[in-house]
Amino acid sequence: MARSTNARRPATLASLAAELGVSRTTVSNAYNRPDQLSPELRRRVLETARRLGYPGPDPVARSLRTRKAGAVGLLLTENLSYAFRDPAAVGFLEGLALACEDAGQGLLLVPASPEREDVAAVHRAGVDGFVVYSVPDDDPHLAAVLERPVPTVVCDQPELETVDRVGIDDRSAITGLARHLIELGHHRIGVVCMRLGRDRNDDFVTLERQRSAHFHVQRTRLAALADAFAGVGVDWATVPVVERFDHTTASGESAAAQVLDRDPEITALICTSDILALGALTEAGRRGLRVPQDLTVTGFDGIPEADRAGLTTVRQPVLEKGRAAGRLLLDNAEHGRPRKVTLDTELIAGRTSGAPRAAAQIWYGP
Amino acid sequence: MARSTNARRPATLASLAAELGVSRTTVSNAYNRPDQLSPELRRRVLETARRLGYPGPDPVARSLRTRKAGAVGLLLTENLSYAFRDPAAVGFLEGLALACEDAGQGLLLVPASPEREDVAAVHRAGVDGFVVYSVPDDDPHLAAVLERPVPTVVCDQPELETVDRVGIDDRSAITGLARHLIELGHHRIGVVCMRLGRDRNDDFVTLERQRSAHFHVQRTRLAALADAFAGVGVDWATVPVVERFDHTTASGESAAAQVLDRDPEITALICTSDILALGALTEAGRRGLRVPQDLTVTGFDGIPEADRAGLTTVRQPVLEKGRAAGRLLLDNAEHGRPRKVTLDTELIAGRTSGAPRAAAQIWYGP
DNA sequence: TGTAGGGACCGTAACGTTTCAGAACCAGTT
DNA sequence: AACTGGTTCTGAAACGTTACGGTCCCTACA
Repeated sequence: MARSTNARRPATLASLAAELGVSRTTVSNAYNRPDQLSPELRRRVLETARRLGYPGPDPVARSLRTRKAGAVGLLLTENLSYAFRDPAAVGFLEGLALACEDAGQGLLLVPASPEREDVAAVHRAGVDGFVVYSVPDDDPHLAAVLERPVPTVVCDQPELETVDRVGIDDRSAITGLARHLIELGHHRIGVVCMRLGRDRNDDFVTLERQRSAHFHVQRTRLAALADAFAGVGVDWATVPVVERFDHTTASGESAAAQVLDRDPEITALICTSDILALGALTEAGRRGLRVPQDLTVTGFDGIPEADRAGLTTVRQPVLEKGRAAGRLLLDNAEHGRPRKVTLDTELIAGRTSGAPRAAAQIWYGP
Repeated sequence: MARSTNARRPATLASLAAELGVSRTTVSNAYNRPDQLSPELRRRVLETARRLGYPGPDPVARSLRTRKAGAVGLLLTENLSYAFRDPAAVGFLEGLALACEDAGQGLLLVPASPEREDVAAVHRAGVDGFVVYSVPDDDPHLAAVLERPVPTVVCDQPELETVDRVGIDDRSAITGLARHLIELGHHRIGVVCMRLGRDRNDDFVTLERQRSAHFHVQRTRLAALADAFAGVGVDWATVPVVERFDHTTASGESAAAQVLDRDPEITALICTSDILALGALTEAGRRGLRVPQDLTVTGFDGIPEADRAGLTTVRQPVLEKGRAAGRLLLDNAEHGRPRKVTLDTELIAGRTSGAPRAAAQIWYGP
């Protein structure tokens, strides 16, 4: 008797059942399987619930019992703001969120801060699976995810043995771009790339660092560029490659400046993202360089801003990438373990690429 | 004996303890309170865990016991894509995500699809609190959130009795904008606003619909505009107000066209968001209207694109709004129930507002 | 009148963890 | 020899739910 009145503790399924004089199962059924009990009793259960302030079955307890969390975890790159500032990342997020919504699943952004090596957040995440987007391959959070016994899809990541993967063919995509520039006659080039590891190196990149880059996408693109230009006789070791930790247009500006200071004779500046390329365009303008007459600038991603600027770039279907990742994860099909989805890319020859200026072309002489 | 070998069931804290011949508590402590057991035993526990493939304490079971989910739920407007296409919404999201990350909390996007009246998703969300961003005040999802016994913060929402609120002073913000236009001499105006309810009405808006709009922000802004212009003798009933369900620049274009078709004599077009205003600028250009000589166009939000376009608008600190919402929710302070945070806004007088063309000004004649 | 069938409800056993109050032990102090 | 204080570990009780395999009773049909 002290029980019912004294009950300042929040109502529970059991207390409701006790109050009603029915079993817990019946109360549970009132919420989850209305067809399992008479409408009249159900009405009484729901009404009593309202009266006692019972808010319905506890989601966590339900998850424990059913072994379903109803959510997908998203682990993304170290800097959270990056993800929301880069239109390509936002597009990915949108696609993933749409796929989750279609499946009625939540999307949990896992707080994987870079400073705090807080792998615990990965352990704490109550999710049925993970999507890992563009993290360095030596990230401890990634390792923690792989230890969790849930399905995982990685994006823009090297192939892992145990998990599904979605991405593009970075090598062929950027090779197409390189070929475009080579056909235009460029052979003296510079490169601006995103960060290659978890350490900050806002400077030139050694060949060794290029080779051992921990961001798969950047590593692949640089290697493919090196191969492509080596194929036409360019000594890659002489090509200035500059790295930027922060992924902003300001970084693109300063990186372009650094490359142009090192070698003012370059005729083309290849950037591994549109954001960086847009910054490079600004820097070119600041120096009075006409694009593309004096300098060709290219990007990568195909974000709307790039389109508006007429940037020569490689378009990748970012939204589709997110959606594919979500679908892959949520597809209950008995999948023959590691599935791969590779999406198509498209070379966009914009207004920022053209033949190199005459002086440089002479090199190829008559 | 059949037990240990036959155990194809995944390892659990209990099975680990049994294997080691220690209590569950000790295994638990090995993970959560390393100081509570000898280093040697801890090492043995962890090693055995690895050997048995025990992935560490189950997050859901832990949540059930500790009554902490370690995540915040975000309920946002009906169309998910909207949230990722509108820079203002993305900014909010970024701020919120940052606040969550600071607190080591996850951020769960609740799949509240508009079609499916799937309130169940709200019930299923294992979170310690909710942030509700810009949903109509009659949204069933909002009602479901309010029934959950967890703290909640609403954004851009009318004040609710039981929950915290963060937002701006929409009335005074847009009144400042109206005053700016009035001072310039505008009295014949048109308005383009975002959707006012859950139903689609891509058309003119009756006074009644304006009054009963379910989106608090839009309702407030329209009412404030009406008051401001009524104050200088404008009969608000004659002011064309056009609504658009989709929040895109294309909507802005067509809405502007609709207003200008109805009344080509207007000298100013007030849009309740920058996205709509940017579309309106496009439409104005298409009609050969010079801005601001022939037509003044204003927006709201202060997104980067608006800045680039020199749009006259009201800047609101979207990132701060998200961050404030997160902080409010995660602040464990014993808060005297409903707390309010109202952020400052700033009128940005850009290049898209100016004095009305001569013909219209005559109305004020000497 | 016996019985098959089905609707309505129930009891018990998990689900895997953390928490709390102690027990056991050991070394050092009085 | 009794006490103190600390470290290390334990046992049992939650946390709130759903799954499983029933039981019971009522109706309809042969």
